[in-house]
Amino acid sequence: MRLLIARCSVDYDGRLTAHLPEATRLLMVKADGCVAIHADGGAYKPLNWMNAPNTLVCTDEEWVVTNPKGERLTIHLHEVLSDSSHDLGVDPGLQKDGVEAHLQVLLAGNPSAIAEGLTLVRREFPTDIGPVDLLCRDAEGQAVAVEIKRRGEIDGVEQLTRYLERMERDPALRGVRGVFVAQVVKPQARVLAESRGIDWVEVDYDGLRGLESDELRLF
Amino acid sequence: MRLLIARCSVDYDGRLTAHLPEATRLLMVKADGCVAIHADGGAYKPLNWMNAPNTLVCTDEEWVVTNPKGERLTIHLHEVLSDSSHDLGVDPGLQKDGVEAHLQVLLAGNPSAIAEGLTLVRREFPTDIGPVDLLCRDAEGQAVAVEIKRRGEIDGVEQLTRYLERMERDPALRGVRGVFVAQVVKPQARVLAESRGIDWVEVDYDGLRGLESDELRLF
DNA sequence: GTGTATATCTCGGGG
DNA sequence: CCCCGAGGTATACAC
Repeated sequence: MRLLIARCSVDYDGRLTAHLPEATRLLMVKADGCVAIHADGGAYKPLNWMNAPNTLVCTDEEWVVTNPKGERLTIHLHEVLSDSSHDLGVDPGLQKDGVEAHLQVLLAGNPSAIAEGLTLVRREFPTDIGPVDLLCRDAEGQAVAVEIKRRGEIDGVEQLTRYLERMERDPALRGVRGVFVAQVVKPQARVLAESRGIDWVEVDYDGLRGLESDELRLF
Repeated sequence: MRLLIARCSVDYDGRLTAHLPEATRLLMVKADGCVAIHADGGAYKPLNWMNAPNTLVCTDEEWVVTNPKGERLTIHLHEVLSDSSHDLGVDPGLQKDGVEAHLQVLLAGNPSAIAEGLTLVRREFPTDIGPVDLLCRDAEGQAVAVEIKRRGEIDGVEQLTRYLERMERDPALRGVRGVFVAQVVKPQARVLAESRGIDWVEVDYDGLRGLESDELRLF
């Protein structure tokens, strides 16, 4: 990553035309070639930018960035106040499945929020094609497989279907029912689930957090 | 603006929960207090951020950013490789639409460059969802709405469609035709326009400027 | 403040 | 490649 602090003026000619008058700004060039021009405020969007893929042609006075779509960013450098480069390496990336994981913890602690009479057998119950989020038993002792998503879409139903097919082969789980749980279950997912005899349930994340708080207060 | 290059791990807890494993990244703190964490790729969005207004509490090992909405960003600093601050001053800001505005002026002065027999009624004709670039009348006195773009893409056709739908409700404009004008009209935009009965026209910017010059020479 | 429409929206996924 | 949908969308403007 290359970072310049420079007095510059900028012209963008692409999806629209735009101009930045001369001022001191941060120019950021990332390893993939993308360029962003930041002022000292107005998070987090740059004033001007050009995403990869593109080609960057630099001279002392001017940077010209063009991309295959015919967009062009021209940076006129009037004075460079700072110029540094840093090797950051590849980023491991953001883990943003936090909500789904937390939902699983909350529901594991309150399986009756999914269906009356459910009790937890274990979280992340392993099958040979991957772990089911929750394995429960209902009041009759029947096995219940629970798949949890933040947003209930069709691929989540497919996933649960695969698990159910595997679990059905296990004598101890024979007759296992499936429940698809999400904060919101999309219409298409509802239809698919119902057509496969899978129940679906919408749960309220904040409500569950409230339940958790109540329990914490009790103990 | 303060710029740090640091090995860090990050936790965000707010509208969702998210985690960044330890890696080397850019930490950017702007004058308004907003914080952004950038990897060396994937412009222009940071991996994690916290917009102003917020409060930033720094120790050598940890930065904690909280905001009034109850969101929290925690940056664990493992090693600081670089730390610099720069005074950028207030930015004069981005000037958009230079060429589009100029195109509009040129075409307002020469509506026949759009279609033979057109006369201008007014520029920036207001509708309740925004102004149409040009309102004209054709030789038969029929209203013609003109939308002008530098690059004619599909969203420009959508925009004109919305205007036409509104204008059609006005008895004085009933039967209004649409013309989509750009230096280049993309194939998809052509197809969409034609399917909706909207004419499209490509105009030559330099040619129009020539026209203007000619007129200036005449007077 | 709250709600709505826009954005060089970005960023993914699927066809 | 484009279309479609979601986003910690952000941002501007109406009410």
